[in-house]
Amino acid sequence: MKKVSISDIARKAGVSVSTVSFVMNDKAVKMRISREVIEKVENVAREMGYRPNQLARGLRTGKTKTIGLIVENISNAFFATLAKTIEDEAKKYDYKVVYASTDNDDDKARELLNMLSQRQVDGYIITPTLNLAEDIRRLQAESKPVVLIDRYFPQHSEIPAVLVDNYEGVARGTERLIEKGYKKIALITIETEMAHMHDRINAYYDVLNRHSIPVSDSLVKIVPYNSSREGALDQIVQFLSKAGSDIDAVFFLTNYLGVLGIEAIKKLQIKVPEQLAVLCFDDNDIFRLYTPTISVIKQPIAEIGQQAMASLIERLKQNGEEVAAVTNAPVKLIADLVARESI
Amino acid sequence: MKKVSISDIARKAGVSVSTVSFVMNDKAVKMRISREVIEKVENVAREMGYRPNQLARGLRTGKTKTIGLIVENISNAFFATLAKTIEDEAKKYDYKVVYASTDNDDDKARELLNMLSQRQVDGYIITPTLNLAEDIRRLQAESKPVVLIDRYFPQHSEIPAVLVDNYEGVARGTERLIEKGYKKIALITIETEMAHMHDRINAYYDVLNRHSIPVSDSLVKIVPYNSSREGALDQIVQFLSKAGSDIDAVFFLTNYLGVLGIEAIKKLQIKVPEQLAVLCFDDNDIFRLYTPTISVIKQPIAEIGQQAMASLIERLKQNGEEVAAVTNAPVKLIADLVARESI
DNA sequence: GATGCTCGCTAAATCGTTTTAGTTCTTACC
DNA sequence: GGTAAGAACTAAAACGATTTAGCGAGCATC
Repeated sequence: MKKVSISDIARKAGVSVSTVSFVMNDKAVKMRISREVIEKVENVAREMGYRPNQLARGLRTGKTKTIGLIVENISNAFFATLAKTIEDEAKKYDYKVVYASTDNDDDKARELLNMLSQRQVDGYIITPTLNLAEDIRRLQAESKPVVLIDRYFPQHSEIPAVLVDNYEGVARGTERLIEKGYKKIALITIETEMAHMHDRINAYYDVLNRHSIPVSDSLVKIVPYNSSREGALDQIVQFLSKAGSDIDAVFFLTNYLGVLGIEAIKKLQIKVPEQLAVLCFDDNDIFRLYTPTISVIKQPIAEIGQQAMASLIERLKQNGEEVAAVTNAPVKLIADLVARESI
Repeated sequence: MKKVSISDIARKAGVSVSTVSFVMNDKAVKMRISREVIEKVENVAREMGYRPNQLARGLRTGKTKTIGLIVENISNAFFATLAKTIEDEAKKYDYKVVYASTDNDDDKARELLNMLSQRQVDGYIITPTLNLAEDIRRLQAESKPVVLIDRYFPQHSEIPAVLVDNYEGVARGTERLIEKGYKKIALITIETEMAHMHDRINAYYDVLNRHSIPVSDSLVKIVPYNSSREGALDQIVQFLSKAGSDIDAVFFLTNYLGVLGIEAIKKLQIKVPEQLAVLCFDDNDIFRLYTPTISVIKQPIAEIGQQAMASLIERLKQNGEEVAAVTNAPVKLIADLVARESI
């Protein structure tokens, strides 16, 4: 059984292909197709189960009603939730989303961009990798709208972005730890040159400085990006056990690190918060359920997804009208501190 | 800046469109295009950054090198991991994947099937909803390969499936609980008529019967599907607190329920495993990290993804060769019991 | 010097739509 | 009775590729 095409419908209904097209696209009235013909065509189409071929349609119109979503890793809770929100939002605007994971690799990201471009997606929502700015500029040059999420390029303000206010979030977290009396606050972060992580790290340093609390490199653990799960876990275990009572609090800068951190703390049987207070950037089911419950800086994931989508739709509407390389400050949403038992 | 098309390349290189096409598809030698022309075309294509339009290509060839993946909810850890595996596997075979969530709703699933069909995906990997068999048969009738994952239709053996051996998994879990001396084993499951869940439930009943342990409806809690997260949590809290010492073990039949279960247990301050042993079908980061660690029946997610993909690729190769409605018993993979502190 | 081969390439059809520019009837109007 | 103005459709080009059939030039063969 082959698929039925518009000409099958036309033949069966005894009208031209154009007429069928008009009827299927609600242009029948505008094109003054008679009531009877409209009904005839609609019936035939229904009976034969006609579904327009979107490839042909996309080829002709240049619009696929599809947006490309590029995340770091779809199996990570943060991105999976974000992806679901964006999928749901897209549906509201009658768009489909195609998504893919970069694993934070520039080359893989470029490949994905190519793939999506070849598939003629109408717009992009991207969690960029470090050196992706040039490739993204190229998309914009083809007047394809792009909105970054979660990360951004401070030196490329012509690429709009929606993300959490990383600086503010970590600043609040650090302030709170200090308020609670912790003075020897360790920081565990992932190695990266991306701005959003620098914002987080800078906030930590700035707040400590503001409170005249000495900072030392020995308080900061940077886990290399290419570490395996086990390798990273090991390093955190090493760091925490070596630090011992030199630290009284630890701030994990990502969800992923926080989960490993919990595992390390469990392994070392460190008492939280008596021996060590724990705070993590970004929430996770585990943090709510662990004993003790872990305090977090909670990103407004749904809001990020919604705003990114709204922003993209806005740009899609202007549809290539060469919206003169506008400068858009990144949209920064506030992350709340959710205080639980760990601090 | 518009996209460059094959005719742009042809014009600039001073050859015909056909020649460019042959060169781009490595058919140049077969078509006896000269070395110089090949190089000329390749250079021009590279300089102009030519990327073939996949819509046009797909329209002409009928192949999009894309597979559709339909899961219940991409933000669920199980499906997110499965999706990532399938994405990675697909890349090995040079296929792209488009995915979408049904939220376990038949109508939504049908819509997605339509959408993917209109986009001419070459094949499907589907986590089906209850009444989707007919719609899937229709895809098969169009000779589009389909492989089910995680769930199956026992009465439709012509639809291949790859899933865990649910019966065996729950049977092993129940056996182990009995071995350990638990006699009043509660079951918490989600309301559904789907076979894979019945397999799980039947295993529980069968094993208890085999051991002549009385079963009672009061030991089984069925959470209605449309329950909100909070509603479901409430029901589990109610059930556990009402059951009290009438039960000495509880078996959660899904990952999602297990997480809620942990939350309920924490709330009720039930001592695990002293007051209550806990076992859950399907693993989750939380179960490894919770105190005490929670025992699980661990599904081989990567293997499910790999086998499903391999099976689909096999069928894609036969490419419409009307592989006479073969009967395929579902592939059932063994789930291991991971014993942790909770039993 | 006609025939046939091989070589190296191109013309044109095709996939399934959308959309512009007509075409063919009626009816209206002076 | 001739023209203009709708009404109700249709023909054909276009989108960007792939693919089949074929064309002209050069050479070998008899």
